[in-house]
Amino acid sequence: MPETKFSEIPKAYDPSKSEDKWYKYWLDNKIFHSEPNDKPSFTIAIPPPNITGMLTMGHILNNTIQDVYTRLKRMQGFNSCWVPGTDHASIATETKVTKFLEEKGINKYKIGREEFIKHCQEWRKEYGGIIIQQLKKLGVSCDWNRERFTMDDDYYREVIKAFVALYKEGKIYRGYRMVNWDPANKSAISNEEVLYRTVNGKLWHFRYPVIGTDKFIIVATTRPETMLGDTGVAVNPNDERYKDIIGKKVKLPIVGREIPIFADEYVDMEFGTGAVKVTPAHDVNDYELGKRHKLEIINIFNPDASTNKNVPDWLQGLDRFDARKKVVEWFEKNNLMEKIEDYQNKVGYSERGAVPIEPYLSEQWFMKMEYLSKPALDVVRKGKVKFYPAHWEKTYFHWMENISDWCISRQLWWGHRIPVWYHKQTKEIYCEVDPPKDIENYTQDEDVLDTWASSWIWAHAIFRTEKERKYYYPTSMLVTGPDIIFFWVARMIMAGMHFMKNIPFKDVYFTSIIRDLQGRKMSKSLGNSPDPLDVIKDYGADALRFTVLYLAPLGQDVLFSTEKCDFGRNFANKIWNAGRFLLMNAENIKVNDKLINSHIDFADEWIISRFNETLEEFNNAMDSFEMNNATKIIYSFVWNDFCDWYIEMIKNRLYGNDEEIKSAVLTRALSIFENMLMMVHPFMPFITEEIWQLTKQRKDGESISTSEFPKVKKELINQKADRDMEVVVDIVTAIRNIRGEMNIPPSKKINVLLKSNEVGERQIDYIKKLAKVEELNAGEKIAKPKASASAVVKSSEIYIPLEGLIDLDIERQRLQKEITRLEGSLSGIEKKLSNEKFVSGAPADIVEKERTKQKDWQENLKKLKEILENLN
RNA sequence: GGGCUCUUAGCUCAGUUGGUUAGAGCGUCUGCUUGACGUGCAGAAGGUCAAAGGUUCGAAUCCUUUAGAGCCCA
Repeated sequence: MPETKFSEIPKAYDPSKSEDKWYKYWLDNKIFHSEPNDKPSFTIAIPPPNITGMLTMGHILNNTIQDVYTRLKRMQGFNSCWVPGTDHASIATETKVTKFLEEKGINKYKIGREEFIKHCQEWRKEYGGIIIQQLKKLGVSCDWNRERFTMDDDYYREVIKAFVALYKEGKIYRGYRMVNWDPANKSAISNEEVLYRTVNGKLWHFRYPVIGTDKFIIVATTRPETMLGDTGVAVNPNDERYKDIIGKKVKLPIVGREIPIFADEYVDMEFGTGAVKVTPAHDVNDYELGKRHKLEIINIFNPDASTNKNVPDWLQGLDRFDARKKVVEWFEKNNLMEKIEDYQNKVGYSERGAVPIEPYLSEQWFMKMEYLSKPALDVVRKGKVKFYPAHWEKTYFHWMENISDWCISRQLWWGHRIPVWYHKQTKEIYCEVDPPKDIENYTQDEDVLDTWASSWIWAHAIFRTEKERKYYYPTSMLVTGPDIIFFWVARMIMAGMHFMKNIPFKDVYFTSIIRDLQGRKMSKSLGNSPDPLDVIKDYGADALRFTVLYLAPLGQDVLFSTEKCDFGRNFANKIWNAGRFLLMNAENIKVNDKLINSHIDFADEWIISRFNETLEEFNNAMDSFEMNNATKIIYSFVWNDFCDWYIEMIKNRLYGNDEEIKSAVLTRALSIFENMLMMVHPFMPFITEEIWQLTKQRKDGESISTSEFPKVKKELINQKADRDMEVVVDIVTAIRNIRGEMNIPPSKKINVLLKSNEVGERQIDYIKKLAKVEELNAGEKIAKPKASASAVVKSSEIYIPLEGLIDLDIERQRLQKEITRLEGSLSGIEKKLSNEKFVSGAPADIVEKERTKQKDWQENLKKLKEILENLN
């Protein structure tokens, strides 16, 4: 036993005194470090946070889950390896750095590529490690020697290798296509980076004069400014309204261009006026229409979405929204505005740029996806990769089955530069991992890769040697949010299947989204997101971890508020005080391992039995990734079984006179307690380490983190002890109930008569202690006393003689209430049993169970009625 | 428009393949300086399981429809 005195252990657990101390201890002793060995591996690759990131509640949930499994498996004899790292987050970082520089009056394009990248690297140095440092406060057991960054030299090379390989296989191509354009970053983005928002806009109806007639054709648009690039007007061939003008031309207002009216089935006759202005350069559908009908393609925007030289002079160089205003004004002034309607539509926004995206034609690099998706679909279909909750498979299948080519080039500077060089004279393309030897004759492609085209190889590229990849890959589980199922999860599976010929992970756990109490997403702008570090400071990391997991059922959103951490804090304190109680006793009572199985009674057998049952339930919950279920299992064992009942029960013997019994009881209690601590440890690492270190003299470097997790011993699950205990619990509860309802304070000792054939000597001792009974006479032939409060539980009758003290009316009410309740239950069961179909249709054991129940209740009811009768 | 998820106590949520009297925490009420813990102990009140219909001996659980909430895709 260590030298800690009871007087030195504070009444309340203080996380601030434990957390940093033990984290340092774990690091100093390399508890989290892993090297390949003979043990089975358990590997997790962290979803690398962006270097722009700060710790959020989402990270808390996500990383706690990873830590719980990493720690649990480590204790269960696996070689746990959790690889941490960060993502360079190409567009996210570039956006931030650009903004940061702008605030200092520095323009990205003025300083140029090289200089800008230097600033990015500075940024990375300054902010890249913040979230990692923050994560450590949470207690995560990552192998910090393995920390990776997606732009580390060797990782960079892996990314480029992957590109070159695919290029050589003909799976990566360059093309002039309409892409989603982010005017803020002046770069293409992928379909997945477009977020659609419902906005309240207008539908403008323009009159276009039809040449050779005095008629107008009316077209409706949500984007008036694009009319400057119109090169046609389309109608449905079956539309009677327009039959006579198909083939005629329209004189495009403002511009004066003559453009054709043509027919295409694509046009929806019901929508608007049934006539559609066609702008092939600035709308995906119009582009297709334009291609089909060989329309001219006129680009009217610069890369920043300002109007270019292809529009009339007086409209040039305007922002698209200013151009819109001027166009609308012109139409109104020239009496060509038919009407303006309110209109709700979905507008695509750039995820990072936070501005509406522009469909834009440009030269980009694409990856062919269909052939990559097939094996990746297969492994999920066949259950080699499993999703939790499974319903996300449907989303995954749907996307993968309808996958389109991936635009992987970005007109950005921060990222993996595309390994393609163009020969200055011959224009010949050179694509290799290393630049051409005569580099002076080449110019390199300016673009960098989509950030996800680097993180998609994360699961294997974090391991540097063949030996390591063989040992750690495939990783065991991936814990991430469903919001990046397309961005990352799907692409990792594709990359794994293609480059490693094997799945990247076996189980994918999709976490919940953390929301505030009103169900809103946590966000900075709403100010509803607590800073996890503040919560850790106020409640402790263990409390936060336990609370978040308790609140987070698999696959459902979590409504979180800081105050909810009271739950975890109180639980930590409960464990603390249970430990304090045992340690306090250990100051006066000798702990003797030889006595661990001596002087066992049913209460000991019961708690050991309960522990093994609990452990089994716990294992099942963890195996099926039901962590919030696991926390509930732990909680009720610790609080209800161990603290409320077991500790209260051993006090009898602990405060007795027999030193050997005292030793045996305390030794056993400590041993169960230690097992319990181990079960809690993956969830609450700090407090469990703190107490575990106090329960015995530990060796230097020893840790609960590396001690062996208890195994279920089925032979110790003891139904007899469970039943004996149940009798005690029921009788004690019944007596307490009477005390409560009769307002008998605990300080007032009472006597109890127990008419029963099922209570033994040991049980009576416990009942007396727990229900604060002075004298307890038990037996089958107990005579009912006159004025008493009574209850019937199981087959026992309880009488508390309280002549002159009890209010007979209250007692009558109490009994009547119980009788009414029982009668209600009985009538239900009788209806069931008198139903011929139930008796013949239901399985025999169910019917038998109902019969037994009926018999017991009938007996109890009879007894209660007699008691009530006697009172009157 | 298509898909997914959800609706159980005042609040937040559990409730395996249909089978005890539908559970827990918080909150509420009552009592308690009980030799670990008031961040605690004991007791109590509180639910027509969103609505309707169906399958079944039996439905919170399975099916259909409706209403409401949220998310994803087009």
